[in-house]
Amino acid sequence: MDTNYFQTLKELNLKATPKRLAILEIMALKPVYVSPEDVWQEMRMRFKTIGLPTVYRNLDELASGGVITKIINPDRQLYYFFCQKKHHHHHFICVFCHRIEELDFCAIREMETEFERKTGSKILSHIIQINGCCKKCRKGNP
Amino acid sequence: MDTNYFQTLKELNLKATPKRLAILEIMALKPVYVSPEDVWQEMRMRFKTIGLPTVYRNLDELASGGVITKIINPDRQLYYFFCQKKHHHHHFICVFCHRIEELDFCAIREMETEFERKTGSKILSHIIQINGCCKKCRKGNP
DNA sequence: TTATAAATAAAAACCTTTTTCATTTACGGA
DNA sequence: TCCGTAAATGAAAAAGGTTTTTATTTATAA
Repeated sequence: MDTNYFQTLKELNLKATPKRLAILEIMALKPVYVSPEDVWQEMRMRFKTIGLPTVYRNLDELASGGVITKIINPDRQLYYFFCQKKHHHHHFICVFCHRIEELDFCAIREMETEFERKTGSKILSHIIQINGCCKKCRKGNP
Repeated sequence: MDTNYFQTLKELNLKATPKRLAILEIMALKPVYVSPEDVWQEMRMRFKTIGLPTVYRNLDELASGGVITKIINPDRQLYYFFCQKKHHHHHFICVFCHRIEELDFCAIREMETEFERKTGSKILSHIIQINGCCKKCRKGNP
């Protein structure tokens, strides 16, 4: 696992401030997805002044840079996760304890039963949604 | 397509108020996903008094009853769609024009390229996420 | 060491969604 | 058809999460 966060930030053209480095450290250690508020709580133990907007801004920048991943939760709030796997993969998220399991396989029905059998988890729902730009809208957009 | 919305509401144990019927009519005609605000705009043309909270409440009730579907949009706002297909399926959503295409197939990589080829759309991202309750959390939860 | 652009704190604003509560309405049973 | 009751609604306010603004501080390249 890469822990040279100074380098990571440089590559994103972000200044390596103590707070950014701390956010990366905190994120990298979590086996669960976290809200900006969660990160803020931890940051307040390390810094005597740290604003919630700073946490929001930094998490957003890190996600834009691909260092962390936004998590889609049915509650529609903002969550982030530091993925260990760098290749294409999907997630099982426990909406109770927020733990994430990074999945290696990618089919669906099969995936679900196989996954439940292997892990003892109960799948409540899944989201498969393709986001894009339709033919009509392609004139002038991505 | 079933248009007996009075019956639909009865089956959900909801009173068939003019406003509920109107919301169903509006939703059923839309080939796009809509926000509560969108629905409210249309409702205001039909009723001289109609509150936004009423629209929120009714959309939520209809979604709980499975008549309409909540749409997961990367912008994390609330959207709904009246699905024509009643069996298991997924969606392609255009985040520009909000049009939805209901998909018949369910694999992923293959699905994407096939879909782009057939429709001329450009896929920007996809979400595959399995939501559930992990082994640890199953003690006392669903 | 200094200049400069970027990052931050603090406060306020924003916007969507939900709650509260008094009033009105739908509708099953007289 | 009329009533009684639970459900639905409007209006206003509150809640809650997220973003913007602005003055100040900081990282870093020259």
